[in-house]
Amino acid sequence: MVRERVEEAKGTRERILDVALDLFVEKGFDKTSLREIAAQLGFSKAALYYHFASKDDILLALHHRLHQLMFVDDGWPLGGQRITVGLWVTMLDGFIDKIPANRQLIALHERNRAAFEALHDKEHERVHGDLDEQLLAALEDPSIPDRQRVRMAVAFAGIMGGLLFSGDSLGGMSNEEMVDELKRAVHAVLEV
Amino acid sequence: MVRERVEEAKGTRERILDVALDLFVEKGFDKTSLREIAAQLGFSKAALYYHFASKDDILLALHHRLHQLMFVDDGWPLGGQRITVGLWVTMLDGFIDKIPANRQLIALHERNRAAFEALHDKEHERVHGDLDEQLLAALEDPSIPDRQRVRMAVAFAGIMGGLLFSGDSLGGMSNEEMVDELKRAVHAVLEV
DNA sequence: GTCTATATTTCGATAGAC
DNA sequence: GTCTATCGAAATATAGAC
Repeated sequence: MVRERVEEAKGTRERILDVALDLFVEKGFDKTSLREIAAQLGFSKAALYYHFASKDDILLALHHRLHQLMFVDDGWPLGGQRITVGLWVTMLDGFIDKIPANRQLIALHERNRAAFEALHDKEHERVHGDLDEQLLAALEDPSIPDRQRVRMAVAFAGIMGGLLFSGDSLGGMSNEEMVDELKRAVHAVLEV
Repeated sequence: MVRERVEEAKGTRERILDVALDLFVEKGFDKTSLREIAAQLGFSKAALYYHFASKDDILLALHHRLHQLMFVDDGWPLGGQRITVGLWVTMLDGFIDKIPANRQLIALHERNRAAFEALHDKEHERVHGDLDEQLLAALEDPSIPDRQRVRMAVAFAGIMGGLLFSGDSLGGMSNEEMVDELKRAVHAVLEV
């Protein structure tokens, strides 16, 4: 049936993305070759081009995963709504809940910022709003005092980047404790 | 005189590093070619090899700059001293003071984490202790409660990463205000 | 959908003159 | 210290068979 073929293709596509995600995090986007991705999947490099038009396209798809993670549900991207500190906290709390299941994706972004931005420059018509770009736009709202905007930036960067450190050294903590403490930290920064 | 030749060489070396720093931040380490660096300096690619043994060597020198920035003065790297939250705050406060004059260097690290780590893997004998590695070691001290270590990680990541956002959108703030507010945020996270 | 083989390009690095 | 010229390696991407 057509249905089966479609799902099989989709499955392979997702498998490629999973492998690419692991390698991009471990070695970095630029130092990971398509040959390596293909080898780990058990087929040849050329086969990747049946599923993705280019290497950038693979990163773009992973970008999309992260984008979905941040901007779906949770009331984002705030269709026209003006940002407030309260909304910011709500958004970050929602995001923190998703962290344990999506560490790799966040690590990808943290460790390959330059590659993501180059992608954005090149394919600006497809990447309509980069992650950082949308958050920056929210932080540019002049109706919020500068000092509060600094706090909002620190809070966001703290949970994104703090994860890289905590991943290895805090294995003793459960996900629930981690999530809970990240929220407390965010609330402390934003004085809620 | 020999003195003059030496200083001239040193000056060129530093100029190369300055240009490389700008390009590595803007385009990313991997997507910046030696040809571009040389072109911007007004001489040929091969000339770079008189001053640096390899492209990695240039990044290594910039790594050294960052290393100096973080671990000189300020009582680091804590020769054997056990880390405490109080010491952590002191260290971060000292670091925050240096931020305005060294934004590019921090941005380099934030935007090219993967490249830095690859460097570390390859030249482990020369990069005796990577930035993140030393900080991670401090955060692994089991005598500090897990929750407090999360806070310490968030505080550090917050000031490193928050800078990337604040750079563009908070041009209205003076460096003094920025430094002051970053310190307040750090203190809030660490409940000092 | 996956393969082999190859085209094309770009880059890091070296050799040797000046 | 800087140049021109070139090497060699690796990577992305394509062509065409199966």
